[in-house]
Amino acid sequence: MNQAEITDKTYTIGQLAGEFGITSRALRLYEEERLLDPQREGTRRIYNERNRVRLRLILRGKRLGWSLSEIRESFDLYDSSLGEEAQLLLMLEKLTRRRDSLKEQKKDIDNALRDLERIAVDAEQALQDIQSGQPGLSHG
Amino acid sequence: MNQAEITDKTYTIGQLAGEFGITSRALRLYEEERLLDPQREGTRRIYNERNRVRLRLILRGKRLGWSLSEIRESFDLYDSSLGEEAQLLLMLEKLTRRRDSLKEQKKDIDNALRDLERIAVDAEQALQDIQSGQPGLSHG
DNA sequence: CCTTACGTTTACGTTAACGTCAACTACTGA
DNA sequence: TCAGTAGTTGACGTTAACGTAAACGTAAGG
Repeated sequence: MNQAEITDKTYTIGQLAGEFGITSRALRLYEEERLLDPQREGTRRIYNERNRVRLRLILRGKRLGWSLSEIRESFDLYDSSLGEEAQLLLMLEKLTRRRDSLKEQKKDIDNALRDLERIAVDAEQALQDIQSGQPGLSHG
Repeated sequence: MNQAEITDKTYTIGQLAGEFGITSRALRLYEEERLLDPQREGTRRIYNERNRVRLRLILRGKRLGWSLSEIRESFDLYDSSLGEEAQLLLMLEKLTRRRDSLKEQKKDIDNALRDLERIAVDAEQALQDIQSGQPGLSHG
């Protein structure tokens, strides 16, 4: 009943790779880059639930276009002990920058979605024209 | 009074690079990758307003983590003539995939924002504790 | 005329994020 | 015992997206 341990299930490198559709090589790279630190059973890597969550975050970071070192920075924020005042202030500054950047990215996405929508509307109209046997009506 | 020409203002490669905070090298690369096609005045590149808009879209694509070839694909969608039915259907399919991907990315952003928010709240609390001279109260 | 600033092409260098291969170890089932 | 499967550590290869340098052209200003 230890709240810290949600599951004590473990995974091999191949299992994790399979589950997330990546290669073992990638997992080893992430470890080299200090994004993951699985335990060892002899020489073999053993990943626990916490590692698995981390991996999920890594892949999310990648989908957002972050580099591995940017992802590590975000982990550093997550892990940093809430110690000295100066450090806390620096941390809050970094958090703000990340947040602002994400919000900008969200605007970019909304704009891109709008653009796609315009194209889609035109394409659908053209398709309707064709399917109803009346091409070239869209210039009214 | 030609509606197609919003501005006939032109730009040199250095001007565009300066304005968008990139290098001339990047602009030449984007041209090689067929993302831009400036006119020439002799040997020198002359960019018009349309090229400038394209550049803006290129940079937006990059901020979204797209590769140059993905950006070109999106331009192809934009430019494709609304011709045959099969082509239109293919186009609508691609548009749908892009849209879905962007929406997924938006979810990722929202999740990342939530994570950052949690960290920020903790950090701000710790900062308050320090600034009020009462460290270590956050474990209630 | 000479320098300076800006442009050009060509080509090689660099970094990130893996892919791929070799050589080895360890367990497992027939 | 032996083949097969899955893991390990090097180490070199590859691709994208530029950076950087060389060698050159050209218009403007002093």
